[in-house]
Amino acid sequence: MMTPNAEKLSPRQEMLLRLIVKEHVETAGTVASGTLVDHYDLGVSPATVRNEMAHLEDLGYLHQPHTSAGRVPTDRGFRYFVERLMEDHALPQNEQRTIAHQFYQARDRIEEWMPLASTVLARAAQAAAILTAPRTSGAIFKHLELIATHGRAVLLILVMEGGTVEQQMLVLSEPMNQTALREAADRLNQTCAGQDAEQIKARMREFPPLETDIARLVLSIMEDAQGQLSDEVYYYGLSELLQAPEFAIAEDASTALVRILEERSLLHAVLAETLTPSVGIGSVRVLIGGEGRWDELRTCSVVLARYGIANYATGTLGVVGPIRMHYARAISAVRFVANVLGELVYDIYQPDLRSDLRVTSVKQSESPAEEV
Amino acid sequence: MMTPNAEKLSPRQEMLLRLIVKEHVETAGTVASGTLVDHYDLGVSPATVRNEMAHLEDLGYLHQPHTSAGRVPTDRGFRYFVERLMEDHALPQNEQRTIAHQFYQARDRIEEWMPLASTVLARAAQAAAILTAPRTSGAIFKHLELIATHGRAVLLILVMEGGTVEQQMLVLSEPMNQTALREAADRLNQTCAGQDAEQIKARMREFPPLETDIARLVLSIMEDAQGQLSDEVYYYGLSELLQAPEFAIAEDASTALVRILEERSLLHAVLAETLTPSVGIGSVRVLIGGEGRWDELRTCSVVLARYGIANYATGTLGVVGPIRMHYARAISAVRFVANVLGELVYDIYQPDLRSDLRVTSVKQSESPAEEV
DNA sequence: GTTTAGCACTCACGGCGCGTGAGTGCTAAA
DNA sequence: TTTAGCACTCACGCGCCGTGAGTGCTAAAC
Repeated sequence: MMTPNAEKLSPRQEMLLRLIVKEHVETAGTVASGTLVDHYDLGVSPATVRNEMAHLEDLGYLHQPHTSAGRVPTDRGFRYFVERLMEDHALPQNEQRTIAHQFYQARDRIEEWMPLASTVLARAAQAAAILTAPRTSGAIFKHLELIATHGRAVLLILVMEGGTVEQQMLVLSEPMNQTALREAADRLNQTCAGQDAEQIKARMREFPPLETDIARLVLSIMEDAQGQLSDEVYYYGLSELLQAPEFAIAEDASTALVRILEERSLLHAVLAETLTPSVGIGSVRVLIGGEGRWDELRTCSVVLARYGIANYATGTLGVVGPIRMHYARAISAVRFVANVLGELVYDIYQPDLRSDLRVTSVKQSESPAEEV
Repeated sequence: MMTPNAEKLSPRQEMLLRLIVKEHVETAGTVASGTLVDHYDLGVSPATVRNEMAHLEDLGYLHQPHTSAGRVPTDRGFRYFVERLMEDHALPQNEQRTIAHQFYQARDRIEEWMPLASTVLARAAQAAAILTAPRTSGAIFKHLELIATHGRAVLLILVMEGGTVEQQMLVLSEPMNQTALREAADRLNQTCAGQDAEQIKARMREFPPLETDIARLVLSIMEDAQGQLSDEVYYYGLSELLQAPEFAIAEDASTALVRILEERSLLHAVLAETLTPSVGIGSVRVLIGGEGRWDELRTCSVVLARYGIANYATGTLGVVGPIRMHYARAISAVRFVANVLGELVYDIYQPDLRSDLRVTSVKQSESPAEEV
């Protein structure tokens, strides 16, 4: 049953596996030998197909729910498919144009980028979309605003170079009025503008009086903001997914899926997959059935990619769907949206970058999907 | 079948309706005359109960799925229950304390208020929570920041009095470098600080050179920000809901629900319910089965409230659940969280308010649920 | 007039059996 | 190595039916 990965399939076995995956993705049911010869005239008889199927089952690529039923790809079968058999189909031109156009229209309204990306991605991949906002890896101070609220409580708004905004409440050790706050903010604005956390720290060591409660909070916010992933995870597309028979019928699968999407810690952990070093911007990562590591994902597959400017400002996006997912479509959708978002992010950050830093985003239909 | 609302039920009919609703909410099934006498010793025989049930059915408060089945409350039955029969049970003390504590711990991290409120509300009401961030009705300019990105594109960050932040991209008619942008921003900061849209417009008429592309955009953002509801709708708690039998089994009901939560335009329309004049802050509104006006909500009920400071800074929050919802719990949860959020909002906005403007938030177990 | 015991009637539900046919594995011949 | 032929398996759908929960009605009791 379980043989080493090294096992190489014959061309005919590969073709069969490919067709079985295709059929199964379309019908959501088991695939019979007869159905295959009917649909694809293979030049061989059902009996031959059956023999090969039996072999593929021995190798662990197929599974038979019960005797006298057709075959279904296993997780491993899907993985083989994604790694080696999937034809690399780019998103249809008109779909690409539509998406590009939607983002073009929303280009000025930054707050719409994430919601738009989530709906677009969900529709294009026909699965649930998940994504995080882009984050800069080195936060640079731009402007601080302090707003008196009541008593010793102050609302602190910190604008980073590139436009990231962080808000936090701050309780001072002693009350200050709005004028005093204004002065304190201006003092920091003058000394810190254009500096990163390290430089600000150095300057605080030079002039100890700078090191106020407020300055310390600013520093801690800047350091937090350098974390690799944004906290807020957007998702959309459950309605796309609940159409799928495996979720409508087996309600435990759908419950599992909803929990995945709503349980932020789990989502975070999954998204963090894209942070492991092997993955550069543009390459797409595919997790099938949790890959043995994620129990909650046993019935799902996840397609993930990073977007943005490598080592500078990046976010993660991806889709979650049933294992029986249209991987080619999902992967190309993820890649395409990652590129579009990457362009948008690039447009915001460009002035901060020397031109050689620019990472030209990966073109559609370039690198094959990268596997974990 | 359909008799005017004026119909007044006898005390015994009311008691029966109340018990039937109670049973049905607990069991999710039909309620039989025998079950009632067993559970609640009513001092009468099942036959009497049956007679009353038949009468209540004639009046449209109960429904019988088929002959020889028990009764189930109709939408109208639930409505009568919510309006007149529901005992006003406040959230248990320890639950109140837990929630208050969670908000206390997150009081400084404004960005966590909405996510926290959504999870807390979903858990307390055992239904899906929906909410919008608070919005000020009169936006007052505080600070403008302009960040050069590339070419003629500029990132504009506008901070309002009270701490609302709006971001938008702006494409200038002619390029400006960061220094020029800085100057333009400072000019506006000096002239506009502390003013609302009307005052800024007046000033622009006095000094026409003030009326730049940037100033116009700032104005339009401020005017947009005065809309009654925030665009972003948070929701959480599908996983709570999918436990309920009517959603697990009848998958169309669950699909409908997911669509409601994901379809932002619909959600918006529902939330806008709270904007109609009859509802003040603190009062809770209950929509049962769409009330004939919302087809998509035919299988759901919604409990809504506004929170914040009336006529000044308010948001909406509520829960969505099956019609067979625990209304008392849902209503008290909505009211309690609305109050807690109201306090937080108040703490931010206090300095802008004269003390007589303060709306003391409604205490738990005060006003009965208000009906639409 | 109201309540209730008694009784006939209804009908959803679950279990059972079974025919059907889709699909397989095996064997032996091409 | 392929394939025709065939026996075998077994999920699925269907109809049947007993069961019992629950009702409506009627007539007697309060």
